[in-house]
Amino acid sequence: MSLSTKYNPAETEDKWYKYWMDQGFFHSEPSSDKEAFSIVIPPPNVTGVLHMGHMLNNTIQDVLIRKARMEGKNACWVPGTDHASIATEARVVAMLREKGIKKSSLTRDEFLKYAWEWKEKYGGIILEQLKKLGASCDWERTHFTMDPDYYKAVIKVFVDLYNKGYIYRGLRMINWDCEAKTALSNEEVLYKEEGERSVLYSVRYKIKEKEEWVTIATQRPETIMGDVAIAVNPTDERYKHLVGKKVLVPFINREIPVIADDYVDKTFGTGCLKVTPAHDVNDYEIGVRHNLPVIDTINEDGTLNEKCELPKFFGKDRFAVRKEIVKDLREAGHLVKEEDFTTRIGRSERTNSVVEPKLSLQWFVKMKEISVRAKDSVERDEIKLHPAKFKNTYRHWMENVRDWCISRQLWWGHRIPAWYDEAGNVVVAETEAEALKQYKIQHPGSGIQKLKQDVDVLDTWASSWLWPIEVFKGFNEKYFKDGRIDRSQNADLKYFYPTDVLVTAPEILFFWVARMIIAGYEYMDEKPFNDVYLTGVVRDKLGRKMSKSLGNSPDALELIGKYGADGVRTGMLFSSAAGNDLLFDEKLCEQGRNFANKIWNAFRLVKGWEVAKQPQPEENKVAIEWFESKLNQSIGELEDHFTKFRISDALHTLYKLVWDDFCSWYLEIIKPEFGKPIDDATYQKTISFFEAILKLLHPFMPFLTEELWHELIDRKKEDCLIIAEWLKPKAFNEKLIAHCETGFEVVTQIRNARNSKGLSPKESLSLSVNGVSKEVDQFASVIKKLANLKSIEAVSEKPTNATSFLIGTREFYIPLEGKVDAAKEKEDLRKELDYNKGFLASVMKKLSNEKFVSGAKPEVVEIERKKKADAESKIKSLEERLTALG
RNA sequence: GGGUAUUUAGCUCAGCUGGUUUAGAGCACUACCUUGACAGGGUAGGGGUCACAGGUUCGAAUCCUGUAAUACCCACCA
Repeated sequence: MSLSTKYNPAETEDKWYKYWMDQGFFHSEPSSDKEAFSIVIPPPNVTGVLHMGHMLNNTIQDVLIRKARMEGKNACWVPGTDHASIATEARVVAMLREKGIKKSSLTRDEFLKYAWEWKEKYGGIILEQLKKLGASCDWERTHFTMDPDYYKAVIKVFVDLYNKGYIYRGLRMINWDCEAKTALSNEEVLYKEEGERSVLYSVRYKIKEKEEWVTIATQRPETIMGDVAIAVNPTDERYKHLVGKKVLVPFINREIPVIADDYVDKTFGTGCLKVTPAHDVNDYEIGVRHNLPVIDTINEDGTLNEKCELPKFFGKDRFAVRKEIVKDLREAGHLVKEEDFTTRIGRSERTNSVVEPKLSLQWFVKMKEISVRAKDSVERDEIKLHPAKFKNTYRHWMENVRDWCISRQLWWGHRIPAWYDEAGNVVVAETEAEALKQYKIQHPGSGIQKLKQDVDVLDTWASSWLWPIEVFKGFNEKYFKDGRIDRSQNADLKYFYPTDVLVTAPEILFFWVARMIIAGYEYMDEKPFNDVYLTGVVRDKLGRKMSKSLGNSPDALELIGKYGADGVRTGMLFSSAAGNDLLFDEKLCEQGRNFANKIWNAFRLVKGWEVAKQPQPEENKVAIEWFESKLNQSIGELEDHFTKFRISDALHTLYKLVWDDFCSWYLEIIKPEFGKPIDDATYQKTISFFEAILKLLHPFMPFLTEELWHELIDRKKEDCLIIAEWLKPKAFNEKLIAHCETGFEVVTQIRNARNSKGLSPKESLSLSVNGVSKEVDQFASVIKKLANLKSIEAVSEKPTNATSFLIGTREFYIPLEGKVDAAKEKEDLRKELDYNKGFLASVMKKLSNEKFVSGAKPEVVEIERKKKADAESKIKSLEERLTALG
């Protein structure tokens, strides 16, 4: 057969993916005879496209799921997508804007119709891209967080938490766009990096009780009519005497107290802060701490209202008022100082107007009580984080957990199931009819027939935190009763929950992972997963985060086209220890592709041999015995890496096994002379080694390995590698491996000698050893073949006219009549001598230290003594050889 | 500002409970080789006072303290 010298991924990838799908290898149903192994995918944004982060993340999941499948487990990887309210809504809004349609000109229903159209059009793209990567997801179980059932589940949970008393309404500062008259999410507020120029005004307020003034600094003098206190730092000696006194607000002369609060920075401005809870987030929090009233002086459109008490400002824009009031303050002698100042001002992404902090009623989840078990389970390692360093981060967050604001001022998402009457009385219920029913019970005789539903939607995480439960339909009314899920009737949940591993990015440890754990304990009475593998962030090679605006994110599908899915997968895993950022460089993919090609060519070599019934050469027997041991040693290492989720290390182990041990040593030993056949016994063994390697590599490189699995020997097509049996580590001969390594070292030294003497590998040499060496004896045939030797003989006399090397304490000589450069030889020997003398000195330093000899463990001292003896004997031998050279 | 990490070869990183030759790998680099699997290859080689300063110890890349840089998360300056 004639095979290309290069592996061509394009020919195999689609073919095998389709075949695996057709055979239903990815699908799994609960079964009684198999152990379950399940993973739920971190659902990517429904309208997203595959980026490098997804590639890394999903490759790791696929490696884990494929290995489990081969281990005979019932492997279930549930895929799906997230509605991602903010991101998706922003994209739909942008799309409409391009068409010249403003969101504000649409009704909610009209907007949602566009959004759903958008979702239908782009929603499946990312999942199709995952298939190109080789992801072996159970596609029959694909979910979307706004599927009808999922939607219902989210609503049910809201109602349930409300009824349990975990959900409440509270005031919160939101970002308000006065021009668009709409709330903005944090993501829609932009800050100029260099800040904006502004003026810091120092304004004095009169103390009521005496003829003394207190001066505060503010950027927003137009808000002073909303002041409810003056705050100073409790440790500030300058103002201690004023705490508890009353101060008069300029112009309106309202009395406000002077209070002490740690928040105040003594060194900023005058050290006095005016407290305006309605118009500043921090002031609001101070207000809460000190039980201060809230005076909201600004309307939705940014004009001042009657609460500011000064009729000349009613209905005037806040910036116009600022100008006027500065003038008034100056004239009245209140303005002490004006200075230029650079500050961060938030502007609306939509209108570029200055964002106004505005208090509004939002929905919150009380976190303290509901998160206790989630905190403890990670603390006690019931859920293990990999790498474990994230435990600290997790603990810190859970101990300082804040209540979770779950309402968002958007339309795309799960609409909050709260219903209001005209007076603002609220009922929470799954449906309007149910809400009305409850309302009538709570307000008998009101006669009201129509309630208005809350306009906001829920935070995206308030739906995705149910993901590991709801992908198995846990919140269906059949199982979800009285605030708990009874899984005894739900076969999927009973079998697949808790899932085995969650693979995700550390930046969403709190947003998502922690909350899934909370939901798991609250609704399933059990953790949602056993292990959490936190990947790193994929960055470019300069260490910058990959982003669209920087344009430094390579096109994932292009990469797959260029290097093959297997090449990209292994390339990414080569340098991605858990929790470490991955500095992505296309070179990694190149390395992955080269690896695939190396395996392909090893296959070409083996496949090209003619096989004959003939005696098995001695070196082949040795090679087989050695590789068998090496293989089993590697399987053991591999297993160890997997149990510790060191996926990158696992790949390195295989890379070495294949490239160095199998290709560079094993195949080179058994390779028959050109044109000659290989003996049957060796060939059969080689095929079985190759099969073992393909199995071990399959989770990492599914396409190439499946292809070769079928090419290597004739087998039925349905007899696929993807479902072949995984290898268990077996005992191996450690001594043999060590001895063989010594043999390889002899080969290396001979090659080295050839290199430095300029001898062709084709020129046959002789080797002399002083004394008998078991290792050399055992591997004589191997050494002869690999180093191209005529003979190996034991001698007692040191040969002259020879170059020499030392392995352990044994001397080797290669007689080279007339080719020895004595000066060069001496120089080399001297270098080695220096090294060994230095080494001996370092050992002696330890051994001559009495405290070491008496203090260290006996084994350690023994090792040092052995080192000393070895070094001494080496030095002796080197010196002798130097003398011999004259 | 609070928290959590990181700092080892030109680059990316291993080095797990302190001792296992005077610190390893991959990539990059250098020299040589190459018509019989693979130049996307082979053989060999050079390259590091383990960020800095102290301390603990018979012994520190490894443990402790401090300093300096960097990254991420949280909170954000009137």
